[in-house]
Amino acid sequence: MPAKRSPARRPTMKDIARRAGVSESAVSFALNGRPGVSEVTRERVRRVAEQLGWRPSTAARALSGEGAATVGLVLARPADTLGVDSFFLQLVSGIQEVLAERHLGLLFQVVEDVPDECAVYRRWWAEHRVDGVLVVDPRTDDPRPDLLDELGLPAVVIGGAPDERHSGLSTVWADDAGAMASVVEGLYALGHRRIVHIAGLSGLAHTERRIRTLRAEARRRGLTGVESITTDYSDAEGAAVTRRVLDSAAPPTALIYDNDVMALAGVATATELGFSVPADVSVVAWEDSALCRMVRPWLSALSRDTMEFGRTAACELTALLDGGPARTVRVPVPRLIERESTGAARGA
Amino acid sequence: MPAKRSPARRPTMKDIARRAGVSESAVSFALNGRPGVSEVTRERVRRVAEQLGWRPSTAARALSGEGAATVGLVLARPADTLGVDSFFLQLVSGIQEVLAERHLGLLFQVVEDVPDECAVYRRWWAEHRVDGVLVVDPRTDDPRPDLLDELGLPAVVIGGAPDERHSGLSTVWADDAGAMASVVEGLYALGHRRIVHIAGLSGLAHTERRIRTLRAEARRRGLTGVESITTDYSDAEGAAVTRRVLDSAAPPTALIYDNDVMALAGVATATELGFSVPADVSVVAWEDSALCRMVRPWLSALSRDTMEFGRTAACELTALLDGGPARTVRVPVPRLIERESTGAARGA
DNA sequence: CAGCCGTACTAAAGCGCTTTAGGCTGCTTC
DNA sequence: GAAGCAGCCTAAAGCGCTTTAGTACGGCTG
Repeated sequence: MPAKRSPARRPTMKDIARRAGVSESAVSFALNGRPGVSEVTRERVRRVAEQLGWRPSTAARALSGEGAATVGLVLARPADTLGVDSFFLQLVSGIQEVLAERHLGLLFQVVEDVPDECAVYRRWWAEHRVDGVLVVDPRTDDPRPDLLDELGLPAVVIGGAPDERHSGLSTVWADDAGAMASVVEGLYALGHRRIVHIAGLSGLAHTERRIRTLRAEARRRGLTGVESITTDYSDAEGAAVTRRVLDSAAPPTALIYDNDVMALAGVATATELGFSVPADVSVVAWEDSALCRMVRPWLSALSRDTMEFGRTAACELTALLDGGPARTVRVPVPRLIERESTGAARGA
Repeated sequence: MPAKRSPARRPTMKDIARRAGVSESAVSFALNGRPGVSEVTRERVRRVAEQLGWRPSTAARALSGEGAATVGLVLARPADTLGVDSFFLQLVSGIQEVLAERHLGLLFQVVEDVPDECAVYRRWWAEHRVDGVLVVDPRTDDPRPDLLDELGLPAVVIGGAPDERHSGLSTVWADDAGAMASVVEGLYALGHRRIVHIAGLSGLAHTERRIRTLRAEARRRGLTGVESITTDYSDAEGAAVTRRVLDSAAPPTALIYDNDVMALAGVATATELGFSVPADVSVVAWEDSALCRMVRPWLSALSRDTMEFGRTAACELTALLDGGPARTVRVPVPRLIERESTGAARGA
């Protein structure tokens, strides 16, 4: 029962060749579906390989120009910020699903900031480690697309804006603008006129898109008590900002939070301050998760299929690796799930 | 501004050799700190390499027997279970910190179950992809240690019990038993006699350890209204079990939840049923996170430094890769942070 | 001054795979 | 009946690195 210490050598193509009585090249042809071997030989080689439990060495493959069979994903977030965030694991989970199918590995790294992230790309590229990368949290004035383009590393930007300037980059994006517009429309219909958007990290492309759209929608309707305030996504800042805006002379009647964590913290804070949700103030969370059904009132939230988002991104990347053209694909607009935290504005 | 399509060839040792006017082997010696070159040559080679931006190709390195400079981590959880869980990203974050220092990559994969996980290990091993792995969520009767031992793949088990049977495996573990004992002791001191433990996944080593300890502590004190109920860690099951136990004739006065998500769901459920926390029922969460301070009452929780846990594990693995002996190291016992959700038992 | 040794370096093989350039059959074609 | 041509297969080079074996040279010894 205690396992024996067997050195357990991995079989190589040479072993297969010997056992099958053919040359190594024949084995290579056979196993890769290339012409140059008869069907019966091919089958025999396949059987031997199978029986020996052979798997190609990625190192050797990579070295002979086939690529590393690996894609990279780096997360640039200060370590403590990535605590309670369902988004990433879900996304990764979706990504994996399609990568696993193709036997592609996922090299994962978390770093502090974007410059570090760029350094990682350079290193991965120089070390031949990855065939392509998935870029998350695109920013306004992002240096990463230029870098990846320069390195010739295929990439798909997740959540970016459509980008025609970079030939090797695909983009998978959600229509934040449309979602924001529909949320504002809904709140407006409920009588809300003073709306505060507790946004995420300033500089993130989607944050800025949401802010711009909110502003535009407000202007279009002649609303003046509308603003966006950026945060670091943490519950602490979410609570602090909530406290601040509710403490003002003319507090907002609706709050839009850029993630579920802040929304939760916001509701708790509002309640503490004596505001009743949704009677005094409506709350909507941008990002749905179990959290939203874990407090009363249940949070109305913008929901989207994050795993599917990941799957789509991974598909685009594999397409790129197969030599396909860069594309821009839009995933469905997040839908607003109305639960208990939104209601008519007081006095409307 | 639109990036130019430069093929951007990676420099190789041959390039360095040419520029420095020495042989490739000299370059190798110089760059790897091996004897056989003079100091001045070594320095010259280093400068040329630097200036060319050279980085060793991991593929080539791996092929010539140096290992893949990569460690693996696979997460065996049904995709939807890993939603709201701060634990993993934190752990990974800590792991990365020490891996990055040594320029080791982290190959990451999420799969459905343990058999799939084993298949991944076999594949990684056969494909020469990783030099070692980190194993999480050890189980009772776990097939993984035997497998890894057989493959000769260095590994550290995170959260396992000490294990002397496997020579290549290190273990990093937290003293769940001690923590459980202290929690029970605290609750007992507050007058609690009927305690229910809403546990995590049955079959996980630490789940079983906690359950065993709880039972032992109860017996020692002659308590009869004490039990553990296993769940899938989800808020849904947490809520369901809470509802069930509180609905009984003699409901418990204290609840111990194996994660923060279930604890939160539990508090919400209890409140809904008309139980006041902590007046009617005390709640403690096993695993502290921002969540615990996001609802009122704030949750008392067992807190530990998860990033540090990850760091420790990664250190052990690098030690193993350096040829060190397998070890068993214990991380600090989780500390109970008393917040608002625990109090004296009613009538005590 | 032959013989020896240590230092600084080079040549070449090998890791496991892909791929190009042949080689050898046996068949058609004029 | 010789040239041409498939079809099937092998030999060998090459990917970028490490490592072993070997060479050249200067200085030491006896």
